[in-house]
Amino acid sequence: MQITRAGEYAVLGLMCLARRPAGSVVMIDEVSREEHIPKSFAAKIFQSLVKGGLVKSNRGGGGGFTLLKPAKDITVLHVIEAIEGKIAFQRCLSEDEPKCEHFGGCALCGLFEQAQDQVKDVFTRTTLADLMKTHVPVGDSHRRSGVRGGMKLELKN
Amino acid sequence: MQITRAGEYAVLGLMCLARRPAGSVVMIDEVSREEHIPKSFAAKIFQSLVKGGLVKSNRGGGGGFTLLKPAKDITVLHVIEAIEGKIAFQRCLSEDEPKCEHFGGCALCGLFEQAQDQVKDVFTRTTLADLMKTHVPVGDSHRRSGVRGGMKLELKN
DNA sequence: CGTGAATCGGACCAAACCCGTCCGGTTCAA
DNA sequence: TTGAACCGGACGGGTTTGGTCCGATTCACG
Repeated sequence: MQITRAGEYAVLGLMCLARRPAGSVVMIDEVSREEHIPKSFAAKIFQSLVKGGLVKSNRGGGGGFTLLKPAKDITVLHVIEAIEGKIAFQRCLSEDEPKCEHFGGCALCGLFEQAQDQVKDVFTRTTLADLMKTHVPVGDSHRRSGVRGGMKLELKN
Repeated sequence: MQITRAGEYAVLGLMCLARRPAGSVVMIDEVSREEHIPKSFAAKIFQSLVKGGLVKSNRGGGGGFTLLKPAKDITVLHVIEAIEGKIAFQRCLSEDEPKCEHFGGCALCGLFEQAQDQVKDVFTRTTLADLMKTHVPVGDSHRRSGVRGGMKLELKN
């Protein structure tokens, strides 16, 4: 499981479609401008969304992308998995490496599983419609914190 | 925030110390063999743990590392932050880039914050002592799943 | 006091991954 | 037929990961 910029852009891109009347056809260029996503990158991301069954593409002149489901039926988890692939946390349970070679490794895996489940839960409970409801226009009620860098949470094979 | 292999090794390495009587001095070589961590890499990781105030190093002949606190007082979060640095999730609230340029970006950041808090919570509640209690010897009760890859959850500036 | 054991700490490196860009190809409307 | 728009894969620079290596330093012991 990953949440890279691509995953973030995917959510934003879909929200861009969701703001329009159901069934609207939106060009990638429009999404790009509206969400400040590099056009080529947005195009690539939307390809994955098509494969994931979240949007339909219409080629040719007057083409673009259309949401296939109402925003309230699209969970953030669904979007993210379309981009980043299935969540897979537990190295020690994978078939490639069936045994934990570490003392206490299984306990650690169990812990990571807990953390993973929490994250999945948050993302499963939240739909695009929810995100649009809580949208706060830029400029007000920014809770400031000293946070500087980005966030990263990673666990690879 | 990151949980890379280094972070995982750090937890395992500390558990290796924690299994011994309090105050024991353990060589990096011992940790390396016991937990199957490449020796040089383990050494590097333990340097960070020293800086983080979790272990003390004893140089010279008969040297090694000693836990500075009882296992029940060391949380997984503490270990991970010693290795990977402070958790920092919200790009849109950082001082470097104070404004969300994306429509609905703030809503997304709020969601990521929720996820982050959940993860932190799990890691804060769990101590090394907890991990050792739930330790299951290699070989039994492996819950198999189709999981193949590793887990990765990332969000960078 | 000298020597060897052991860590410290930083330089170094290959591979993987992220974040895009680019471009030729395809499909469709007009 | 022409041009708009997506398709999809190759490419590439920069960063991170996962280590390795080695000289410097520190200490116990004889």
